[in-house]
Amino acid sequence: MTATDVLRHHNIKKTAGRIAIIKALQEKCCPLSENEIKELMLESYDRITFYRNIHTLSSAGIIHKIVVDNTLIRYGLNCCESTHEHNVHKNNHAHFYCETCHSVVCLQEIKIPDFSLPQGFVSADSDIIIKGKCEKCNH
Amino acid sequence: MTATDVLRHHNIKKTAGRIAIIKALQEKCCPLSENEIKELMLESYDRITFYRNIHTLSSAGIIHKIVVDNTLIRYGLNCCESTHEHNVHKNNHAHFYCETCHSVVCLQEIKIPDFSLPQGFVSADSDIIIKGKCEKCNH
DNA sequence: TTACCTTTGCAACATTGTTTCATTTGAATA
DNA sequence: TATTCAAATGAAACAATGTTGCAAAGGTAA
Repeated sequence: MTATDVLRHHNIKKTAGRIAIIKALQEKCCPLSENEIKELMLESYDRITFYRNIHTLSSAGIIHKIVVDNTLIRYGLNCCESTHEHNVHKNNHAHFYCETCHSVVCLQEIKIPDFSLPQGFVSADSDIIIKGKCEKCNH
Repeated sequence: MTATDVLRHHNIKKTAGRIAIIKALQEKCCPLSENEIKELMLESYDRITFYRNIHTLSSAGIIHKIVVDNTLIRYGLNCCESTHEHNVHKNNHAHFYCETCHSVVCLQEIKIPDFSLPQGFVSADSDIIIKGKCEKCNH
């Protein structure tokens, strides 16, 4: 699916900045940081617009934000397990952060379970971050 | 265990700033933000020293940092399941963030499992953040 | 009490994120 | 295709968060 199609399917206006972000994430196939996206966006990068578009794309369910640490954020394309128009992707898998090469990988096969919470608590969303060494760095 | 004892047991110098942080966290019994700790520390608060002491206490295993979101950090006292001198507390439980009252609760009963990672991956540490409504806010 | 190493607090800086507002642009309509 | 209007952009300015270097102060062991 092209970047244009992605936006159209979600009823979001097609603008240069949004196309550039989606293309950047499609080009690499793993979650990227703001700086990594910025470098792929070249001239069309503007910080303020970037943040606003990240919010827009994120709340539309096109991308998801991965907070490894407060100074270490990545954005990942939602891999469209569902290509349905109104099916907002729920971030349902764990993420792996390699402390050596600093890459982030979506672990699609590790689903976020329904935790059994104490009486009275209700869960809306969960995040699992696993940190360690990835296959490439684990010599 | 008094704040002084905690530091002595970990072989960390007893200073006003460190005592104040530990006392603040002991006073309330849930994880607090920098601002919440700051208010309990009163005159002994200094931003730079605070960050340095948070690092020191954190790497000693006296406290743990909970990153709910990149702009939403909490620090929790490690509840000394182990009071052994050199037994560095490993952050082994999930955390709950209430999106209504913004409190964070340690879910001691939800242990972080050993996830079965793809071939070649090795895990060193994991974080689980569950977001939703806590008992008090869930009318 | 001395002595030494650690910690502190200040200044200055770097990064990250938000708000306001005038201008531009996308896309639906005529 | 031209018109129209709400939505998006980009600049300035600000706010919050986090770090580094360095001289002064403080903790602890002898």
